[in-house]
Amino acid sequence: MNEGKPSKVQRGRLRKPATIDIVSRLERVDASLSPAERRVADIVTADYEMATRMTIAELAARAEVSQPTVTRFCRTLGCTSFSEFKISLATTLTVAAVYLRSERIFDDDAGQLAHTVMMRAAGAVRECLDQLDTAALGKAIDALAASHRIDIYGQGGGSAALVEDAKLRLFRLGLPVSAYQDGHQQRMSAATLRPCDGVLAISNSGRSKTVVEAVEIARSFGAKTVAITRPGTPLALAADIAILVTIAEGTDVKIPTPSRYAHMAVIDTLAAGIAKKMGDRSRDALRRVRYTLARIGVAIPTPSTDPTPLMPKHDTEE
Amino acid sequence: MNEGKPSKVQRGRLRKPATIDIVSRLERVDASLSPAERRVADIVTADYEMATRMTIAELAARAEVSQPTVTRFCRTLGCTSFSEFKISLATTLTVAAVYLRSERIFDDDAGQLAHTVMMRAAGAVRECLDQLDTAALGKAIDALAASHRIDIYGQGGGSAALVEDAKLRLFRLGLPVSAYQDGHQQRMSAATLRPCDGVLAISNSGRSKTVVEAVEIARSFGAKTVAITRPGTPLALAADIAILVTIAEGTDVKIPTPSRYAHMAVIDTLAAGIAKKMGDRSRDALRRVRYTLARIGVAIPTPSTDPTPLMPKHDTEE
DNA sequence: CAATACGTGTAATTTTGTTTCATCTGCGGC
DNA sequence: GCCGCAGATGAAACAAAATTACACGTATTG
Repeated sequence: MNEGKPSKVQRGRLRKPATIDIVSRLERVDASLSPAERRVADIVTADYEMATRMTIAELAARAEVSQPTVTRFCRTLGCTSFSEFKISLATTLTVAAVYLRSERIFDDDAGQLAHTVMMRAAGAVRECLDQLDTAALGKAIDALAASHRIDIYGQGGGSAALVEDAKLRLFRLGLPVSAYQDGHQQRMSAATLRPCDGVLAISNSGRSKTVVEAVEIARSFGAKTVAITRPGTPLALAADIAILVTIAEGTDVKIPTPSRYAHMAVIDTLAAGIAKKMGDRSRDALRRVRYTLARIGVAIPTPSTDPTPLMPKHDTEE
Repeated sequence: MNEGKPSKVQRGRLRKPATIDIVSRLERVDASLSPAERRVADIVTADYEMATRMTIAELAARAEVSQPTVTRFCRTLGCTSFSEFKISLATTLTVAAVYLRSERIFDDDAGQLAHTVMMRAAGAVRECLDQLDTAALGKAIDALAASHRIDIYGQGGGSAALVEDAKLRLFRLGLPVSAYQDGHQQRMSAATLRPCDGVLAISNSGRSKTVVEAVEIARSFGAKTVAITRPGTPLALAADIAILVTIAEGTDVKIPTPSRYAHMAVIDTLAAGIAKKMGDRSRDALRRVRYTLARIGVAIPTPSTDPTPLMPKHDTEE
């Protein structure tokens, strides 16, 4: 890099790194790595901490590959240079340490199980974050925040709870929101939507026929449709705005799928984004919900100070 | 995990850096910095994120000092080299970001928001895992797996989705399970329980009066009661087996609370544990659920091979 | 069996960071 | 007021590190 003159305006680079979470990216591309790159990956995964302190020469020596291979490895991971890789790794590492380091070694069955289940849950959220299309997310927030009325569609057992949760999240902000898990109701409701309305469709498989149809109907009436689903699925194609999430499912049917955590995280993000967008309007709604609940005798624990100490505390908001 | 020649011993250096938190160290030595070093510090503090991406030349140019000055600056901070400084900065930066940024983030874009929300979600799960009492968990699994009938209690918006989810998880295993969010129904159902039955009560605050009462009633009739809640709460004291989870709530009401993720993770672990305990019995139930759904025309995507290709795929299990 | 694509290493080159040393500035003593 | 010392700073040489260019070998395909 040429140097000197302070007049020299800053270079085009220095952009934000493409990726936030190198570790999950590493896991994701693992299969497509060449043998030599895999060796590098092995050394890195063996001790992330140390990897951040190594020079390219050291890393290459340990992996018994050439230095260019290390550079290529970094490129494969989406970094433009080895140093960017190191920084990204250091960054991720500390975040990851928040869960990875919780290596309390469990020697009992329940502990092992908990470890597996929870790591997968945390991993799902991480993966989700890593692959998240923030542009789509932003558009979805805008669309839903601007909607006069919002319908939420989902089908099947796993979605039921999610749809319910999503409804509550938006409802709390004062948005007129309805949730439907029944196919007929979905289609009926979709047919009553207008261009100023919005739809949030949730389906991991993206193949729920009724949901896809309802989205198509809603769209034909001009409503803005947002979908949380896998890429390339009918639902992803049907919606105006698709927030794509791919979470690897485990092979053990006994362990509940972790994709729910990712979806919930997306929903929470949407809710937070909408709340931000709406500003005072949503704050007001939140306040009113609290007030009203307090009047009917259900006090809500508030993070800061509780303005409604009318009755002994019960919980309403968990 | 280490690779290649086992004989190859690692080099003596590559030590962990003594410092943990560069940022506070920077603040501490701030007074003793020379003018030129102060300028470097200013640039660094102005944008830590960017500082980690800059080369020594860029940083020097911005601070309008020479490159050696930057190196000296790093030494003053206790780092042996500029690169170590960058890594340390990246490390502390993220740690700080996870906690600091999570409180006041609303002046940023969707990506930031997602980062905050999802990191907190993943963090909640990890925190949960860290503090998990596996003995209690094991006992809960045993108790519920042995139950002839299971009631699930929860109250309030946030719990609704969780209770619903928990019901599904256990239901899928072939357990006779009912979920109640209504106080009266909870107490009524609790009064019909018998010693061979079980209760799963979910409440973050642990103060829901109806849930606590229902648990007490169930217990008086000899049913085994399991609670997922905070330590020291009425519910924790009322239940036979308390699975205690303490998740710090954020101060920003606009961000949905992350404790839900932790609770969901506990529920998933319970479900997985019960499934394992029940062995073939649950496998059989899972298989039957699938089969029946297939017969009525709702195919379920299976992780491995789908044994039910009767109809075009819709989703039921997400 | 040739042609091509791919993975990989070697060596040259460029970039980046560190050390050495000279200069400058301010300050106190003579 | 001048001298000289101590500390701060930068220029330039030097060393280290990373990237590019290129070539070679191996697998794969028409």
